[in-house]
Amino acid sequence: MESSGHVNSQVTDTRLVEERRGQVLRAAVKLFSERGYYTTTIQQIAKEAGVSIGLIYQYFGDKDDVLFLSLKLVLESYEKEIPLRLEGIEHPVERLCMAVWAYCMIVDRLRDATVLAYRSTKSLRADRRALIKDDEIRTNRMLEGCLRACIAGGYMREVNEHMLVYQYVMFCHAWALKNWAFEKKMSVSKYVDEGIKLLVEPFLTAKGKTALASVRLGTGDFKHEKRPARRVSKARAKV
Amino acid sequence: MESSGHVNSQVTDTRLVEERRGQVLRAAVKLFSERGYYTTTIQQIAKEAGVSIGLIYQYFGDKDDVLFLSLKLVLESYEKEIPLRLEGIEHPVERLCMAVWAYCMIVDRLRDATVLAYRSTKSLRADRRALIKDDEIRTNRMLEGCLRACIAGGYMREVNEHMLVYQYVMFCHAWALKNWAFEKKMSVSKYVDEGIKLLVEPFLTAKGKTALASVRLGTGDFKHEKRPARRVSKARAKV
Amino acid sequence: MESSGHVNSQVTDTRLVEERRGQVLRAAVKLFSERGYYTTTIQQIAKEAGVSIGLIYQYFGDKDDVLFLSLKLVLESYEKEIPLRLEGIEHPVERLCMAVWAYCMIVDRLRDATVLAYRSTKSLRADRRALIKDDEIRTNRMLEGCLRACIAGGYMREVNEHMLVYQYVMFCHAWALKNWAFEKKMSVSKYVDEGIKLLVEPFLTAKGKTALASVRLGTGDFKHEKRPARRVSKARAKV
Amino acid sequence: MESSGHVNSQVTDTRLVEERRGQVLRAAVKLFSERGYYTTTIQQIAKEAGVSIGLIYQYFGDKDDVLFLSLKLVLESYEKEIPLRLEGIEHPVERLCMAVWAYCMIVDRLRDATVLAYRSTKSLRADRRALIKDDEIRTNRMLEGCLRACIAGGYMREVNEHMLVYQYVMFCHAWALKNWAFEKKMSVSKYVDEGIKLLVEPFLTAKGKTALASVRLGTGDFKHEKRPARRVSKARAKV
DNA sequence: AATGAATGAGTGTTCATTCAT
DNA sequence: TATGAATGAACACTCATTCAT
Repeated sequence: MESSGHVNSQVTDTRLVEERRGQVLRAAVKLFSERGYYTTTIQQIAKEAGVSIGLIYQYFGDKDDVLFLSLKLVLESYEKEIPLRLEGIEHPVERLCMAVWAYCMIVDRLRDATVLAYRSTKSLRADRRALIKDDEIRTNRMLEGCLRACIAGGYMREVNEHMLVYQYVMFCHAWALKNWAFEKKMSVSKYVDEGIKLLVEPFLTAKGKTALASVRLGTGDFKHEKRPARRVSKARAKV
Repeated sequence: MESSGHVNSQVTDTRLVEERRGQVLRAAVKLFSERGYYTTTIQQIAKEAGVSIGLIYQYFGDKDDVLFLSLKLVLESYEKEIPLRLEGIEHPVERLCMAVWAYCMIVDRLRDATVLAYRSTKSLRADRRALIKDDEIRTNRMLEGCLRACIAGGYMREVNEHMLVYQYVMFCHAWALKNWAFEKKMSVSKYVDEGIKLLVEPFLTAKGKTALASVRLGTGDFKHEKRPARRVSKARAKV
Repeated sequence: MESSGHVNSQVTDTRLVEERRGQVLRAAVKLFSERGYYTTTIQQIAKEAGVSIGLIYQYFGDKDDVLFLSLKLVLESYEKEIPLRLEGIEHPVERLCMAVWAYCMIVDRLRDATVLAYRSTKSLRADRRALIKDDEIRTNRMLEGCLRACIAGGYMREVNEHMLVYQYVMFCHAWALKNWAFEKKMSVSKYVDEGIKLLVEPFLTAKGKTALASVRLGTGDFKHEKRPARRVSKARAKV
Repeated sequence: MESSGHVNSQVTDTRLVEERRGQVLRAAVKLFSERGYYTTTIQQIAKEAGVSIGLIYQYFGDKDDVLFLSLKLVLESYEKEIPLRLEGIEHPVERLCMAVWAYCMIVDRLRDATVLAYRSTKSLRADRRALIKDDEIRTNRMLEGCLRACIAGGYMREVNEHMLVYQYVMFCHAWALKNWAFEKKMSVSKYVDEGIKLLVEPFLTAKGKTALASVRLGTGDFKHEKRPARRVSKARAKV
């Protein structure tokens, strides 16, 4: 069953397709993010990418394709990078916090692109819009997994998981969407810290709170992107 | 100092300007919401509004003006309608809940328009984008006032008010932005109920919780838009 | 049952539509005839017609529409003008000869346009190609009627009417299609004269030949477009 | 004096040029015939021919060259194949009929290509258009030779040979040009039979008619392409 | 005040042609 | 000799905006 999300290329060499598409998409994400989809022209993308107009049409069917793959690129960043950050972390509370933290970090890096997703997803053809949503849903499921593990492990009381996950998502996206309201008041790290106080802590059990305390003590408030948090040792966590 | 948000009209009769602009803006909000700003043409707006193309240019300077006033119309709906719903309600907890409830109701009614605001605010000229933000900020301040009253009244513990308000805002907007994720699972009322459990209840003091209980008992879970919640009487609230 | 040949116009004023379309089509027929459909640009047509590019798109849906109506204009010239020339002529043989003569005259006047029809009909969308064929068929039927009257009146022996009509049609079109082969050797009148000797005369009965003789004596060999042939009187014709 | 009809090739090996050009031209004639010159791309021709785009430009100067040689291929089919069919036939009447029959057969086989010639000859550069006409003229001269032989042999009365030849040509081409009008009513063979009744028979002398009768009796109405007509023997013909 | 026909700059897209490999 | 990725001029078409009525 062929998904309608497939984008055809005139060129067959897979290596080259990968490379050229990347080159064009980097330019497209940049320009779409800065100026929006409709006010960015193919000419501008070609110039920014350092290729000819014709080349773009060898690797993408039309402008809609470029938008679709641009958005996919952004959404897949979330989907791929969050799990990377969770690798090796085992304590459910730490995993949940790290997931939120990682999500916010990526949103911070792709701030304009995140806004772009909100601005332009509706500009896609319906079938593709659905595929972009699927990407989002997959990322959300990851968060939901973290949340459930907390509840299952007795670190968090029963809550409406679906709703709370969406609060996490909106919280992360808000860093980009409402950045004008936050950027002068706090750093991303502070933002995440405060978010966890509002959206995680209140639902933790006593056991969960202890765990969270370790996380925070051990990590210096999630502050350093480059030196990610040392893990809460299993032993400690279980105490 | 002339505010840059001013939109000029060729026509001087204030009454007429009011009327004609309303006529055009209703059409514009409808079409922009359905199809987006760039894919809606002035020709389509004229047709939908039942006026000529030329007339639009008598009452608006350009297409950007139409978008600006359309978004203002939407943002002002929030700003105006929420206070209306709060009239006569005095208990801080009830006021906070009602504010969230009212916000969600308006978002529900203007679902596409709310999405439009996210899609198209960036399409505005920078000075106008700022004015739209001011509208949003004013609405947010209203929520902040409700929140502060709860804390001041001892119904809620100290929290990062600014952050929590934004969580409320994102929660309300999410009903529109992520409607595809909610509409099959619950009604607006249920959505608000669950939201209050996650974003209000956890921060309430014992006193606050008692108040909330009255609210919910008295209102049938905020379920009926047409017959809005009977107010928690001062007497009761104080118990 | 709406025919698919309908061409929409943004403009509703019938008078104006008639006028503007005529203006554009005259330019289009000229340019298409000279340079062909694909090598004529909308810009060139606009310039030639003395209108803007945008105007063309107010009165025609797309370039295909312009071609369709151009060809229709040409085909309808045949259909309308031949009957005009036959008005008042009653003798079957004279009517047949006059029809061929008239057809050739129109082809002569619309020489390039006739060639255009052969070059470009296939460039039309299939449904419209069929409508153009219908126009041709209607013209052919007129000739067939003339031919049948000759046979019915005993002026011509039995022949395969359908085939002979197509010979007449090809003969008339050939004046345009193979003009390079004829133009230096003879005038249209001479061409028609010779054609009648080859395609009409051989099939005439004795009675028919007598009639033809009168026609030719009376008309000076169909030579003068401006002073069309005096009619063979009924009396004479019957002799 | 270099004829302007020459098409340059980057490749010198004559054998190879012959072969590669044939390969490309077969594809080109097919595609041009089906879709027309302007709507067929070099890319499509390359794909259809199973060669690379670059290769086409090694053997042809530009797209016009491909069209020119495609049309030449078609026109030369007429010029070469008709004489082949006439080989060994000596009786003038039979030769004339066979020429028309052969011409129609080739047109039938190259139906779309014949239409292509009418559509696209004008798309050629003027000098080349003239060369294509020369090909047509040469074919016509062949028919004219057959016709003259009939007259010289006393089988046909004096007629305007030039005009009648063009009627023959148009008749043969019409099988392609107006195929939509004939294909449901008759076979090619029937078409030729009827054509001869209209365009040959009427001009035959008594002697000529006798000859024609033999032809027809001897051949089964020209019906079978595979078993071409047995020749009218000289002896018989002279009777 | 209201109309809507007219304008033309600007955009997405195509495709003949080139050229490095 | 053969390839096919790359190029960019050129075209059909759109739509915000103007202006004569």
